[in-house]
Amino acid sequence: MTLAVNLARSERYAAVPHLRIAPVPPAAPRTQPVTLIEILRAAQPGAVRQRLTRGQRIFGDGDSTDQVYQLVSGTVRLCRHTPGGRRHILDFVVVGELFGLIEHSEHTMTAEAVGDVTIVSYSRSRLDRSSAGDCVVRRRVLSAVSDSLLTAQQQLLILGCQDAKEKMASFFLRLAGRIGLTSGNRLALPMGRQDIADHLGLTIETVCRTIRALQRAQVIDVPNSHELALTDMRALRALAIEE
Amino acid sequence: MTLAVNLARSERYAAVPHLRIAPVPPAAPRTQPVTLIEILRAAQPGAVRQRLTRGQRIFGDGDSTDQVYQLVSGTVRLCRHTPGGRRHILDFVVVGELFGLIEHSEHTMTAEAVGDVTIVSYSRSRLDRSSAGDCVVRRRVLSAVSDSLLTAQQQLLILGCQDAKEKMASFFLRLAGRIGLTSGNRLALPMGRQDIADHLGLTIETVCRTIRALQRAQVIDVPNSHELALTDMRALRALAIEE
DNA sequence: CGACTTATTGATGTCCGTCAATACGGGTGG
DNA sequence: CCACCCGTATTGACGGACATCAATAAGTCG
Repeated sequence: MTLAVNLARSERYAAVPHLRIAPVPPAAPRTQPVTLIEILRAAQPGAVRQRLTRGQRIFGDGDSTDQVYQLVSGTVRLCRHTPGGRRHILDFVVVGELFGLIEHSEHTMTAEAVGDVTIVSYSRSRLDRSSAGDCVVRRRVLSAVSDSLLTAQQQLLILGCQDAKEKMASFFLRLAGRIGLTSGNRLALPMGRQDIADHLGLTIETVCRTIRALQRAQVIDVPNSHELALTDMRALRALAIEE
Repeated sequence: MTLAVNLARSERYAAVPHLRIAPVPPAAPRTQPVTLIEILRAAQPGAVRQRLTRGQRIFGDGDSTDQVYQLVSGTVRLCRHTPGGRRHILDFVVVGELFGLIEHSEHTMTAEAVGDVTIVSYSRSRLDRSSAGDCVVRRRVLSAVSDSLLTAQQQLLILGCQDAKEKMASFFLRLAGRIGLTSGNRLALPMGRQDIADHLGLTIETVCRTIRALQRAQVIDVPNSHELALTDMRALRALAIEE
């Protein structure tokens, strides 16, 4: 039984792409670009490719939303900061996903490279212009924003109802659903412990201790701090589902 | 200094309508309906008006999303339930707002009447059909969904970073921004304590105790359990802003 | 190799959850 | 109109999960 099968079993915990496009009806003729990314690529073949190093900011609070990005390599975090200096990580962006797509003139979040990162930027205004005579694009944008909304609502449930162990299990499973597992159910953790903590409303110490507890309970294994082995998927799912 | 002025000062805590339309550019000729609600009213004049009593369900998890609703009177809560029986209230809907608008074929939440409620239902498919030749409608839908996304992200910050007192202050201020205050900075609380608890990731006891603490600190006054007086707006704002 | 960041672990405190008892309030029926 | 009843709200006592503070270990990059 593969991981993909297992994850598919529990619809709520299956991969919920951040800003990726919902599956296209198979009937659709594929002569035309269909997903948002394909549309962007087709319309803006000379889009800017950019390399960023660990911690660099891609856009910030108040910046204009005239660019849409696709993550080519690495991982990006989407943060909100408070006047008092607290930070919350709304979500991580993994390879292949779009981000920075929003229907307001200014960003209300910050996007930063977690490690080294490659991105491609597309012009939002060009995307909108192309949509003037083309409602398909707008439909795709709507679909992408809608997916983000569902993701955010699922995360609300996690933050509001789950304890530390359950939060960590949910986080690992969602990440696995997005970036996949390698042999032996290995899961890469590109982000640091502090990032995980700020995403789940915990402290870095609690994240460490919870990982340790799951390890002792034989639910996961921790070969090194940036890699996990999801040893007992059944137990993980039980933790995550009992939200 | 009126409340409206005060609230407007702090952009993050100004009214963030749940599914209401962003302000329209003043230049737009008003001969045509402009907001989603106006569009719905114009296109579907004979829409069904419906009266519901306390606790009744409007739609539930898995129901088809073929209806869009506007709340005419009362308050509605939007919940997610977990297999283990926990409940999270994603948001409340207040008078005038749209709800049930989502870009997927099935609902992933439940909508229930908090007290007695009047709603108007519109056909989603008719809305979509009207949008086939009319990108304006799709733009409005996108705008509405986008606003919901921002609201959800703000709520993520609150759940992830704030303690009980701060959560309550944020909640009161947002509610005030949406339904308004009557004389003496009075705020109506249509929902029960348990609802507030399930919205903020607290228990009913903590909600009670926190209200009591804010009262003792002269920040609010509590004439009765379904009404508040926001005595010290400055203190409330300080609590909410220092997320 | 050495300085610095990140991760881990322990000791202690505290906020909030849990359990339990009481008060309130509003609706019903006598 | 009052008494009763049931759901909601409130308050207290207590415990536990997680935060905080602090020290050490393990990476990481120059």
